[in-house]
Amino acid sequence: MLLPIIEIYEKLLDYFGYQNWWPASDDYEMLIGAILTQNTNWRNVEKALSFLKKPLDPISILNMEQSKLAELIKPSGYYNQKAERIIRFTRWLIDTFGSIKAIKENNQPNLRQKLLELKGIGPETADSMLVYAFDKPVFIIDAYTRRLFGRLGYPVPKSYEAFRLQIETALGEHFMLRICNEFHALIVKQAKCFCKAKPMCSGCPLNKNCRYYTDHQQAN
DNA sequence: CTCCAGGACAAGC
DNA sequence: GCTTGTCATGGA
Repeated sequence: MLLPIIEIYEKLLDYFGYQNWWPASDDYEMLIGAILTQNTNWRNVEKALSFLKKPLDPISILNMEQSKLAELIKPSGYYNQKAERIIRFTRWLIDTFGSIKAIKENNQPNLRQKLLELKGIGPETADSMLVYAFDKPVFIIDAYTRRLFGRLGYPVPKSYEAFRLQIETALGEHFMLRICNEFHALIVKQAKCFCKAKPMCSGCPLNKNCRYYTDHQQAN
């Protein structure tokens, strides 16, 4: 009945292939992108990033006026709070660890908890950072994930943590960085290709597992 | 015109 | 605990 979670992953992978996320040229750009994409279309994030001087580096961001940064990232929306969040996060990163490299090499304990203590970094942003910049295994929950699993018939807890633990537990031996990394990217890819607004998405590799899929020829 | 997009937070209950 | 208002641009 319910498709085992790892089979969802396999079907998506077979159909779409490896996504090789995150779309950024280095770790710091990834971290900034994670904040910029909060409730925002990725196209707008790309536009915002294009106005920032690359390669992005923490020091030059910290040397910038917040109002100046806000102006540059305007296309991403919520630009005032995002500028504040980017600067606050970067300040914390440099003051606490010195560099991103230092975090990855020293295997910081409770990194997820520390990220969540920062104002402006919620569970999804923190988990994206952990998987795509800090190489820590976590199953990322987002709006697409909720919608997809809901349509596949799974219970979808409203609590982020409950949902995350449910999936991580169900993944069992498959719960590892590689899978977390690729799975989330595949879910986003699937959502962009098939699940815009309509429940019935012909061509989707998960179509026959979808609650809204009705095919009388196939029904037993 | 309305609605949504790879959320987070604070206030109110 | 859960629900609602707020933040904001750009494309469909």
